[in-house]
Formats: sequence, structure tokens, C-alpha cells
Amino acid sequence: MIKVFGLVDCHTCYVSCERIFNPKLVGKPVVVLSNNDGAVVARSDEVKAMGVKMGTPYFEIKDQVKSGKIIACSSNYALYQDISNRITKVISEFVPAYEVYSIDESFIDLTGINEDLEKLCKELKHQIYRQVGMPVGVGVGRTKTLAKLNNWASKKWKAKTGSVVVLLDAERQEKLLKFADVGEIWGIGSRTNKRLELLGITKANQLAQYDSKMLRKMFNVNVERTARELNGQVCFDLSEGPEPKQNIASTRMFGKRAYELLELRQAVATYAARAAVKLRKEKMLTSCLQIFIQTSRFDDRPYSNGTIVGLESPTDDTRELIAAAQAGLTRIFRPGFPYAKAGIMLSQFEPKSGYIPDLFAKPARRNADNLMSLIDLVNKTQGRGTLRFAAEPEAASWGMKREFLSPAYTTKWSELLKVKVG
DNA sequence: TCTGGGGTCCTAGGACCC
DNA sequence: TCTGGGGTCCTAGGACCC
Repeated sequence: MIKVFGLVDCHTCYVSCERIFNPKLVGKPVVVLSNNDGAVVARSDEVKAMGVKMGTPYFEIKDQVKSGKIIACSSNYALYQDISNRITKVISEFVPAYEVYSIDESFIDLTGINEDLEKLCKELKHQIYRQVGMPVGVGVGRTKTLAKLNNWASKKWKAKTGSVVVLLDAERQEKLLKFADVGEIWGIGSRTNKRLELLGITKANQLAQYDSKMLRKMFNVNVERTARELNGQVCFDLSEGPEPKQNIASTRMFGKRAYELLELRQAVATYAARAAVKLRKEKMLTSCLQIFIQTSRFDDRPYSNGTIVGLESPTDDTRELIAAAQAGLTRIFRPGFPYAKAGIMLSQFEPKSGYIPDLFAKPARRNADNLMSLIDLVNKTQGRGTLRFAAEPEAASWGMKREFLSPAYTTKWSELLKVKVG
């Protein structure tokens, strides 16, 4: 059976999320800022037209924000995730199989659907807009890589007002490959792009025609697969259901430099607790915790260090993880540096169900499971931070800056949108 | 002054084994 | 001058993604 893949992608996702609940932002130049209001992570079309690049540091556009030329929003991931979940629900009602690829993209499997696919995708787009308020584009092709590229084309080809591009016959697909730069292809990043240029490969069709065995030799198996996919040969299949995570990270830049061990201890405890929540959500136990601290990479005298702390026995107990993180921190902390960032990473997981501690393992603390479930439940229903460990401060000097935060419209009762009638 | 966070996969190279 | 040849496993780092 010949496969058909689609890619549904939210148009300027975070900006559109903000616009759903604040229609005043529609048609205006809007950016969404990263954590700590550090840099631009999403731009509306109006802002793109002004020449503001992705990743621009906030201070470079501060004047335009102050003077009202650009509207800034702090990122509100709880809101974006909630919108994303609603979109997934609409998709799930439309197609037999799909893969949530990221917060703003999903692959859909259209194989064997005996309908006008363009019409079907337009209807899907329409329903997502009607039910959730999110504008999306859809690209359809013989492989994931082609679906991605066709989705890109849906934004580039002005004639395609419907934002749905379906290319299933080789000739029409080839036309796009001739038009698209290799750098636009999914899986070809800036490094590979530069090296391909040296070989004289600048357009997607040239990569498709290049000897794939040579590509494997000169680059790696992924570049080879990407080239094959451009020819319609499926190398990346749909993966249904999220793969179990292999790593869990919680890392943050500080809102303000931290110098004292105490500040870092608090930060690290907060991150460890956050990672522990994610771990329990995955229903996994970890036996390896990594911790790192670093000054800003723009500092004259940078210091960066990390260490690995093995856990005595696999655990998902926040207290164990905080203790391990503190032990690691003591090893790598050096006084006198302006620390800008710290982080925790967990790895080496095993499923919690069916875990049998070995005879000599350190026993889990009493009632650990009940305590952790209770904490998670309270924090989920009453808001993050309602219950926390003593090592985590309520408000920290190094905490996140979020000057332009929108309300939690959909995830906190107290911040539900109020509608006036009459 | 101010520059994101969280992932995955692949590869090269070292350690170790017989 | 020449200096086994496979394996496996692990890790750090690179490259990519959104």
C-alpha cells in the first residue's frame, strides 16, 4: 500500500494561543518571549515583516515594546499545552492514526483513505479553527519529510490561500523540490546545509538525486534517509503513542545572577522537585541524577561544571532526588562566580510497576508513594507550588521574570475569561 | 544590565575482552 | 620497518528538532 502522510502545524503557535483569549492582539505585531523574558520565541506575521528574527534578545526590541510598536507576551506554557491538547482531540476524531510530534505539530496518517484528501484536510483545518480557534496549515505527501516540506510550501506559496498543500504525483512534487532550498528540509540543519553547499547541493531536488550511499559515507545515515524520503521512499514511519522518555531535564536560567551556595541549593531543589513530578507522571524510577551549574556563556570568566550522582536504588521520591542534587552541588560549587543557570537531568529509568528491589537495596522511605501521590494531586488541583518541600523557596531572588504574563485562562478557575452579556 | 528549554539520535573513540 | 583482529559496551559530543 502506498503511504500518505500529512503534517498539521499551528500557525505562529504561541502568538495564536495568546490571540484566542485576547482578540485585541489580532492583526497587531505580537511576540512571545522565552522564560525570563529573555528572547523572542514566537512572532506574528506582522513582526516577521518588521524583520525581527527568531531568538532576538528582548533588550534589542525593548524600545519598540515600550513605545507600543510591538506587543510582548511572557510565555505561558500551561496555556499553550492546553490548547495543543484540544487540537489533538479534534485530529483524533478525523483520522485513524496520528503522531503528536511537538506542542504545535502533528503527523497524520492518510494512507488508504478513499476521499478527496485536499477537501478532507481543509475540513480538518476548518474544524480546528472553529472548535479551538487555532489557524493551522496542512502539508500532505508520500513521506513525512515530504509532508513537512509541503507544509512549508503552504506558507510560501501565496496562491495557496487555503494553507493546505497536497502533492501526491511525482511531477508536481518535483516542482517543489526544485524550488525549495536544502536548508528548508526537515533534518538538514545549518551545519549539514553548509557542507552540502560545498558539494554544490543547494536545492532539495539535488539532494534527492545525489547518490544515497555516498551521502551515508560523507554525512550519516540520517542524511541518507532524508534524501530517500525526498524520493518518496518511506524511512520514517508514524510512531503512535509517545515513546517512554529516556531523559527528563529541568533546567533554567535565573532571572538574576546568583552568587551564594544557598541560592543555588534552593534553585537545584526546585528543579529536582520539578523533575521528580515529571518522572512520576511517566511512572518510572530513576537511578541516575546529573546536575550542572554555569555562569552566563557571555561572561568574561566563565565557570561551568557538572557531576553525576548515582542513586543507591531506583527511586521517584522527591526527597531522595533533592538530597542527591544537593550532594552533587556541594561537589561542583565554587564561590565567587555569578551563576546564571543550573539544571537537573534524570536518566536510566525503569518502569515503576513490576520493580522488585534487590535484597540489599536501601529500602524506600515509609509511605513514600502515598506522600508523593498526595503532593502531586494537591499541586495539580490547587496549583503548582501549593505543597512543596522546605528546600524549595516560595519566591526566590533568582526566580523567573515574566513581566507580560497572560492569565491562565484555561487551567485555573480563578483566571477564567469573564464574558459580559447584554 | 539583559541572550530559552527540553528532547532525540548518531558517531567516534576509549576500555575491555578473548 | 613491521607491532592480531575482532567483538562489545559505554560515554562525550555533535547535530538536529520544535
